[in-house]
Amino acid sequence: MTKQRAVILEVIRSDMCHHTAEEIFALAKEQLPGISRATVYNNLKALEAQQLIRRITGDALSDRYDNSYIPHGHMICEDCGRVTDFNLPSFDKQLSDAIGSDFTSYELKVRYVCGECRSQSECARKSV
Amino acid sequence: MTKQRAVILEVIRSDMCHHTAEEIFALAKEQLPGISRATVYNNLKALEAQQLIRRITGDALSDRYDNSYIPHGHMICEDCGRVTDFNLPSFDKQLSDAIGSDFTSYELKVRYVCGECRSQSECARKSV
DNA sequence: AATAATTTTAGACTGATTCTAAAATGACCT
DNA sequence: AGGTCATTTTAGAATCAGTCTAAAATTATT
Repeated sequence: MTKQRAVILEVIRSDMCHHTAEEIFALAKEQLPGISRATVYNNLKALEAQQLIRRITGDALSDRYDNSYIPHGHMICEDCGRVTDFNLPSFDKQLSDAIGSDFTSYELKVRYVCGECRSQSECARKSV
Repeated sequence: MTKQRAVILEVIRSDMCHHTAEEIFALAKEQLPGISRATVYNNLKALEAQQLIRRITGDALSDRYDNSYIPHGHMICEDCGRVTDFNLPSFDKQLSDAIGSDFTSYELKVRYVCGECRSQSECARKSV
């Protein structure tokens, strides 16, 4: 575990946000000003291979990273873009029944409008 | 509805494959040799806005397009990359219960190994 | 310390998608 | 049928996320 990798993992674990590689790069840079973009990408890949983080692909331009490897749902607000985790009870069993075999992992994204955005018209774009 | 758009829609509807924009471009070109890549992208966007097709984003490099706008699950074989549709009974209700409000749409991708790939070691990469 | 293996770095490269500006088409009015 | 206006198409340039490369730095091994 190089110090670069440790910093990247710490950045991802430091809050519940689902950061993009670019954001992680910027945050890691605060601690290691010399860090390179390629290092961030390399380590994100390595960390996912070690099952320490999970990549979330989306309709947004860039992928995001989740600090948990365990599959779960993501609610994405169409107005402010914020990503929130959620879980469906006994979803794994339901899935394997439906597809007729075991599966490796899943990705579930639900687009909706969050409570905050429903109540107020303007909503600071925090995460898209 | 321009003839370009009609051809693009026809290409997407002509089979159950989930084509990439590049594939759609190539197929549309067979009918309209002069068609431009930008036209394909413009129309894919327009067709999705009209809810005639649905874009599927994935971990693969390029997005794919589904000839149905209605949300449903996609099973993606990790070996051969083929994408297959599937449905979960009463999933909509389950989802809105879990997230506590109505939603706009969802995307559900399950990574697994398809029967064909499980039984034979080699599997022609048909779709990735 | 000497060697080998791994990681990091900076910047070039790639590939998907978007943008741009000019030309073509189509819709509407008279 | 002709004239305007809006929309669409086209070709190619531009952008942007992510990958690759080769040299320098670090770490591990003898």
